[in-house]
Amino acid sequence: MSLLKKKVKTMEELSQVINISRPTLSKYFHDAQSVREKTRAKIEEALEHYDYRPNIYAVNQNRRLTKTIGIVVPYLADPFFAEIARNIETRCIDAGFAPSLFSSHGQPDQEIDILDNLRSVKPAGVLLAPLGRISNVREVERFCRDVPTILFDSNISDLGEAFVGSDNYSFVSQSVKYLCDTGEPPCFFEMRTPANPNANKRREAYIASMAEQGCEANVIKIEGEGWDFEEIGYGGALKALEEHTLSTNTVLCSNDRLAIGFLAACYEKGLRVGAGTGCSLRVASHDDHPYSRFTCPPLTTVAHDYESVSSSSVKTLIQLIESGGRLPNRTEQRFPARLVRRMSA
Amino acid sequence: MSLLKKKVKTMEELSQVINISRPTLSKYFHDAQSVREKTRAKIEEALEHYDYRPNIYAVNQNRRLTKTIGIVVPYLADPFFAEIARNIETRCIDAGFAPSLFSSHGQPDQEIDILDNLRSVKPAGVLLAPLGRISNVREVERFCRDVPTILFDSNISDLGEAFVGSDNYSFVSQSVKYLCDTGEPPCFFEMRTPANPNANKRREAYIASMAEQGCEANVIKIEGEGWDFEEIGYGGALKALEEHTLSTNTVLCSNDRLAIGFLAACYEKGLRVGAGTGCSLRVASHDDHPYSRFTCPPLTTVAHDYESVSSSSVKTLIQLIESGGRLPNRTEQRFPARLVRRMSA
DNA sequence: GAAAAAATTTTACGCGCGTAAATTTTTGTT
DNA sequence: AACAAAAATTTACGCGCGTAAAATTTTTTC
Repeated sequence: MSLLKKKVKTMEELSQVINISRPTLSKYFHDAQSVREKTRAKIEEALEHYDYRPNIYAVNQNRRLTKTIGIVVPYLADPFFAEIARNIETRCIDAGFAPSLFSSHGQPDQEIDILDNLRSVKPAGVLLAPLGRISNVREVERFCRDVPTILFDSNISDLGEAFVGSDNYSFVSQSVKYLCDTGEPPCFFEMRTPANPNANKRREAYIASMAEQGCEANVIKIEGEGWDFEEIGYGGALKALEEHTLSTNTVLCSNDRLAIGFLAACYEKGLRVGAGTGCSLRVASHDDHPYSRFTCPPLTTVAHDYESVSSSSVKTLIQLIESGGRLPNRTEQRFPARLVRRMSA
Repeated sequence: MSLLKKKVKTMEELSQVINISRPTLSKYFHDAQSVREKTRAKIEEALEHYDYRPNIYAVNQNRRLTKTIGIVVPYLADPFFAEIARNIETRCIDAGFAPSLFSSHGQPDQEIDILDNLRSVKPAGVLLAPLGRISNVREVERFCRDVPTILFDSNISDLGEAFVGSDNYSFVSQSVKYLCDTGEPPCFFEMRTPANPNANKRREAYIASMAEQGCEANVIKIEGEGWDFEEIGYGGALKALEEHTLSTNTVLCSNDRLAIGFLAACYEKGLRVGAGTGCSLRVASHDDHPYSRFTCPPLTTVAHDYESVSSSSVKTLIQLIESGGRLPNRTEQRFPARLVRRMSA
């Protein structure tokens, strides 16, 4: 079918074979409803017989606004970000935009490189999940001044036109309460110097939640840099188990990837994890990572509201775009999380 | 520093403040070595004081060839593809290209949409890991005729100018030999209708390898569609364990993600997996998925030569680009794999 | 040191399309 | 049916840059 269509290179040519002016065609492609019905019929009939695609470079050179939306995540090899990126991508397409996905791969200079390239793409807007603590904040700020940007997942105060993410307090208060209600109060297992600002919020929420429960907080900080969280969690867990630094039989990990490493270490040490009899340790965590269902035992965790976060991110961005790139005031939206009970605690 | 630079919008303006002609500047940006040294010095000195970025849309409209490389993978939420995409991305950047990453999300129509969009981007070349069996082969073929494309990971015969991937026989012969040498010969655990063509190659290799070892082959086909391999593996394993359809104590999974599901089912059933005493089952697999180190027990698997596959993919594509989009004959490159012994077998 | 050759720069034109302003056609009113 | 108002179409121009061909400068040759 489409193989038989004659290729037409330019809008000019097409306008000639169809016997209307090129600008009318241009209008049609911009908004099919803006031309008279008879003209539209002629155009669409011609489109059946000719294979024509507007030159996006010529289009974008002249249009004030591109239809591109940049999506930047800190680490795409993390299935959590892959999943949320997929969700956001789909919503952008449905809204008539062309999403363009980038990963900083955990490196601040890569993040800036991406933003620099993005700048010359002149995107309608950008959804940015920044690296966090290690981000080059000055450069990111400079970018946000030039391009309508909305932060998601990780907040950096005052950067971007809005923030959309999850409510870390909601995560931790639920996990702490659940663990306290069903057994010993948990210690908190985290990296000493986490790149992600959510980690700090979660620690604070842990301390506050423990106080609410009338329990004493105990934070275990493990060493390690970078994004190999499983490896870091594994190493830290081995050390903690060998040195018996755990003050309780219940461990609450800052995030699921650390917990996955923790569980691997427990298995290696022959420790049975879970709430049942014969178990020596309970482990819980936060994020509802795509793999947390398949750990051994399956991980009790607190789930992001993926749908709400991605939906709201895209909605807010489109609103931002429609109001010309600036919002009256910077809003911060945080969605509550949901406890997912599995076998590990 | 850069905040003080005066913004210059067009090459024209820049050429005026620097007092040379615009085309000379154009030459400089295309190839800095192509202008006289004194001129170059003048330009680079000006670039210190003025903030100018060429308009990529104007550039790409006029250049015969874009510097964009399209990378298309079937499922980015699979860390295997995320990892190989990252590797390839980096190599493209190092080679002076601008990679653009897309995921088909397991859907054939999405794959075609991506290729359609890619077509109007006029990329210098495309690295495509197709969905496989479910791909719309006719449309993919049409794309390959228009755009210089190299297939990787999954081969579709005669499509694209070349194929780069892993040698499935190398994977399976090693795992089968190892398992036979160290215990009972394995049965083969796979999806009944896998989308990925590598799965078929692996089954054939399993049967051939078992024959070589003088053992009888036994293939267990489980139900399930889509890309939720862990879930499918988990469900299939539960069924197989409950119905006692396993003819041996050794299971070789087609890929690591199925194995992750299999291990979860074993844990749930209270079966201890491994080669040691007290273990009732050995499980091994293929791919060396990023998470296979952290399963319980850690997964014995066979590793892709990630580096070679991605390096060769990019090299072959650049060679293709430099020879003007066509290669004398379609080559197929397959890299051998490497056995990784862990605790599961 | 003058003429020829080579390297560099400039002139001139076009890429494919968006869009304001001018023109034409259609619609609505009396 | 005549005319004004509204809607659609066309004319005319420009976007920022690549590039062939022409003009200039620099280097080489004897």
